[in-house]
Amino acid sequence: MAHALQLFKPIRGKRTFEEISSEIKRLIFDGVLKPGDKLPSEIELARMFAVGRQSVREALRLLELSGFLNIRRGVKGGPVVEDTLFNKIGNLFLNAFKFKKISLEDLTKARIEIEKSVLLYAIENADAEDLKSLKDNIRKAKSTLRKGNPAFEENIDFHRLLARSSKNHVFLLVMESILAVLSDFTSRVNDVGLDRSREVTLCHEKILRAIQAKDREEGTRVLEEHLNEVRRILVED
Amino acid sequence: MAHALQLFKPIRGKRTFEEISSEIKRLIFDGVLKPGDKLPSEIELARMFAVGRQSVREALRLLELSGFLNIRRGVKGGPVVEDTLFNKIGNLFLNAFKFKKISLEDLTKARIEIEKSVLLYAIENADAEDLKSLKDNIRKAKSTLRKGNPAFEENIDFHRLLARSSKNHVFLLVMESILAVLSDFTSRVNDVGLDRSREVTLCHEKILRAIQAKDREEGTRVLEEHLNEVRRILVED
DNA sequence: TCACATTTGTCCGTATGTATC
DNA sequence: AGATACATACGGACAAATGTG
Repeated sequence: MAHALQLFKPIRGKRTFEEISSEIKRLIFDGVLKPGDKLPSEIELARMFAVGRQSVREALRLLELSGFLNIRRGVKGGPVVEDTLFNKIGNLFLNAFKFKKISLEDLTKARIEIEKSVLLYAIENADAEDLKSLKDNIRKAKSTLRKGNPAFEENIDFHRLLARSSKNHVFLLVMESILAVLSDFTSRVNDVGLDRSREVTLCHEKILRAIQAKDREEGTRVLEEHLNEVRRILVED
Repeated sequence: MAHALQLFKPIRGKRTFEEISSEIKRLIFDGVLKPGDKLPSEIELARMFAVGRQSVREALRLLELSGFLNIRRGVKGGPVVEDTLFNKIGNLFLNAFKFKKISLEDLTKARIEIEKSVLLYAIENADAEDLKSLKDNIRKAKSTLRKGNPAFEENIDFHRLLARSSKNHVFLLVMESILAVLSDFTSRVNDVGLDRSREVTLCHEKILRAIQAKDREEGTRVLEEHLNEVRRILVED
């Protein structure tokens, strides 16, 4: 019987701004509005929906935070359809972490398991372009290191590229969320770490070689060792 | 050099409602405000922050959508700190799916890999209470089936309980997101499916037995078979 | 460089809906 | 049933930002 409940109308009537938000979202889902498209100004939207400007603004807030559009101020500004969904999900994930809903222990453990799967998919599906991106990443990291700076951004980006190589958007999304937390970490503890960044980069290089050689065993071994090392570093701080 | 950028102030001055939102969020992170606590009314908040009510309202919109509080209307109503983070992340994940950012193919493939890890952790960490919940779930599903109804809700809930048994909140969160999509699916195609729900319930029973016996091989085998079956069913529709 | 137009950002006053006592 | 306290919503006004000529 429970599943039949879905047939009835929602008991609690939606608020005005929620209806406006849903309506605009529907247009985006249906492809009527596409990334890059500019929406009418708040005043015009209010006229079109026959509501006050406040309701329109609150609807836009929801869509903005959900990752469907950006809002620019000034002339030629206004709401623009823009896809930042993965980014926003990463933000919420980071919130959950800060809210103590997720421990560093849980994060790193789950990461090891998930990233092993990602690696296997990457070995299977990475194309020439992916390999080039990964190689470029390592080259840039080494260049940064030679200048005497830790290559934190490049190190994090390596895992993003790895997820992209898996050709699976769920993996990419989960990885994006995990990296949002790690970025937050490294952005705060940014002294010391040159040596560690160097070690990390070397590990990444080994992983890349395993992908090129399609060596699952070696790849998994190095990755697991690498992530356990990262885990130890993080827990120390 | 890139990492040093984080030291500077944000270039773009935050908007008023964003600052208010951050401030309240900070109080929640720091534990000053806890779930169940009631915040002052909009009017009072506006007075306290020395801003207009509209700014407060938009700040509350952000916090509401982010899963930090609920807002109740009427006397004795107002903003109440309430943790619905996982729920909201699931919603955004569902959005990403509807927005065609994620294919059913990607979802089911990733799910198989992730849930295999979840199962191994569950076998390791499930306590007596978890086993009881899982058993109850299957009993309830069977009861529903005997009444001639498909046990969709119970079937989905089984996987939630499985993730809970893993004792890892990241797994739980990822599972919650995946199930949000599946719930949306089954809520729309709710005719036919009694036989399938019966098969699914039997599979769940086998998985539970494998957990009780701590049999990793058998558990992984049944789970993989089960999820592949689910995948076939979903892709058919 | 400067003035102008457009659009978001913000505040205020007021009215209505809604839930609790 | 009526009073109360709150969110919800409308309209008008001005400030701030920003692209354009």
